[in-house]
Amino acid sequence: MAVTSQQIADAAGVSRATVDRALKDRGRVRPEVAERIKKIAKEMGYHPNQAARMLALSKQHFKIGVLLSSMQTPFMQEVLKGVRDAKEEVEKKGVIIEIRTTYGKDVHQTIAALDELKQVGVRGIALVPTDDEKVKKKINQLTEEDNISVVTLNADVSKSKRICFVGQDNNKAGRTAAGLMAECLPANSQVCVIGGLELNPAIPSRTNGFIEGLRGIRPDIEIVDSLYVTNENDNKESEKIALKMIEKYPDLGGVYVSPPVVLGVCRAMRKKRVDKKIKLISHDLLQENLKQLEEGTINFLIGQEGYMQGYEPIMILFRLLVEERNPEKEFEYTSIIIKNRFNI
Amino acid sequence: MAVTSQQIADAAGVSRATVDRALKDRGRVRPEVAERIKKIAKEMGYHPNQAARMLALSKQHFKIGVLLSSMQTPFMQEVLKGVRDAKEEVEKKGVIIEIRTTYGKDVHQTIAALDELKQVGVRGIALVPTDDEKVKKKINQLTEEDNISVVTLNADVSKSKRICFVGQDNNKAGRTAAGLMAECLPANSQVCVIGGLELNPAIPSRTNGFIEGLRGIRPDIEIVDSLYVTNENDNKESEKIALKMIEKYPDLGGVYVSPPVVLGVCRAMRKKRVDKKIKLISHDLLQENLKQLEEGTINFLIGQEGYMQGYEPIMILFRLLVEERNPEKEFEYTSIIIKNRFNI
DNA sequence: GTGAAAGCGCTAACAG
DNA sequence: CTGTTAGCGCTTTCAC
Repeated sequence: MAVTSQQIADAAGVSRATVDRALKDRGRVRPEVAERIKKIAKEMGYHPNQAARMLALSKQHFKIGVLLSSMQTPFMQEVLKGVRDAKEEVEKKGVIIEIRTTYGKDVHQTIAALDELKQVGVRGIALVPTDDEKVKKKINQLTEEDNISVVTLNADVSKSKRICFVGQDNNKAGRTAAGLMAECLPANSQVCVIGGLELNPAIPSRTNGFIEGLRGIRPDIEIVDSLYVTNENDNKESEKIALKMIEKYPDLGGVYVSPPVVLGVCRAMRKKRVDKKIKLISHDLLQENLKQLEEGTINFLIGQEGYMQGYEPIMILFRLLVEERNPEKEFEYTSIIIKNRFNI
Repeated sequence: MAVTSQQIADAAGVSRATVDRALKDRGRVRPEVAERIKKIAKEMGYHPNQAARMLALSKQHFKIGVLLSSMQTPFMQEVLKGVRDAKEEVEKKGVIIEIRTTYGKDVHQTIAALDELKQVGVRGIALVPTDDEKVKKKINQLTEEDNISVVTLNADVSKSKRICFVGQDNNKAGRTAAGLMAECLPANSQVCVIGGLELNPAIPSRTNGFIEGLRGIRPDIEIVDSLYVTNENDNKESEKIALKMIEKYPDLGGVYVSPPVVLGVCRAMRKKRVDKKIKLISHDLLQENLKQLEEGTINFLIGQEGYMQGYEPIMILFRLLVEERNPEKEFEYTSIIIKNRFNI
């Protein structure tokens, strides 16, 4: 049987209430007594029984808010799964999770949703932010004025007062792609980079990581072109661009493509019958992308753990608010997953 | 606020005790009443508060045993970390974890340890088994006679009555290695396979997966040789064998090596200055292996999630014994991790 | 078959 | 400053 607060109380010759106050530094205990209690608790290896704690605290109905954006994307659906599982897990312990979502990304909607979450009385918020000055201000205000802890997930807000960030190191993800490309290609190969518009700040970081990484380990490989697609959701356009690229660079060995436009590139490569010849590397483990991976048009996909990015922030806030345990790190980087056709 | 058993009781016009008996099928309730209670509970969306449940059950002191072997290996240390974290997590909820370890692998020690765990009164056991007839018998006996649930981890015992297995699909891991090799090599390359003694049943599965996978997607690649090292822990021997291999096959493009002997192969390749030319793929994310990966001698490492293999079995047993939730699948395959030098 | 009641370990409100 | 007390929601005797 684990040691209980009553045993500590008996050993110290005080009451359970005093033990509780001493251990939680809630004051109203003579300092020397508090010290003695802490010492005894440590010696006896006291750890409060979480079940009992949760039960006693259950009238306090903690609320945690979650704000997700770009819900139309399958990646966010994956994040949502993690959120739902975390919700189920903490709700059994009496914590309420309020989920808000927006279809796309919009600063005003984001701020309005944050205000609403504050209104319903959340003590912590996990959100997918836009890296915007107004959003940053709002986060700082929530943190400082309203005493609401904020965790960013998937994307970070630079220099804001959020307590921690859960997501991928995008530069490192790009470098990982470069490492794969480097293994695939023979000496003096040519490589192209195809990106979407840079609305998503993750993309340039990845692309930079890719280019830096490739230059670093394979200076013989020439990055012959960086192409941009103006409409990210238009695979027709990316297909056209890829077709031109294939014609222009008949000796092309590899292509690194931003996720939103990769399917058009796949189509172009199959049409030109170079899908088995040109190495294609991209990001995001979407169903459509995985299909291309299985068929061999895409050679490698780099993934991030969407599920974890939904699950972990809630648990971090739960531990912080309910168990009073601070997050271990400011940056909780999720691992960079490499998929080929076999380890799907 | 979540709905409580009292609310169900009120709605059904019975007492909490009756609700409990009805919902848990403990009998001693008129069937029609039980039906009504279940219906109401479902309608009202009743989920028992876990904290309260744990607290009420806390006198029952559940005990779960863990038996780990080959503790000298860094992989098992990783598994142990997962075990320790799970232990900490469930002990806060009043469950006691008994850990036993053996240095190497030995059937008699394993069985003795299982008996001891039974003696101390565990209700479930998670173990790293040897796939041996005696061990199988013992597992079946524990399951059927002693009503102790068994989960195998890392390695499975074929056709035993363990409730589930947590670990890697070794054949798939070998195929994944084949997929990587296939991307790395130009047409008509030569490949060698170097294995240790087949004491560890994981190795042949992986090797088979590798060979099958490679033949399937790259029939042009010739597997010129399969070499075996007689002493698995002797990197001198594997170095010698690798040196000979390099001389014998001057055009060798890739080598697939079993983990325990990979370091000797690395040394041989550096000595012969072919470490950047021959693609080397192996398994296990050990510190020494990762170093070779960073330096570029090893091109890819396939890893398995040791931490999860320690953590998950305990949680499965916890859910089964305490929360009465059966495991979701019989085979809980951990994911196959691909590492290059960048996503370490 | 059913209900009343005790109690799991902890926290917080209230008394001293 | 410190102790007493009343639950939190559930399970489990023990009476009826």
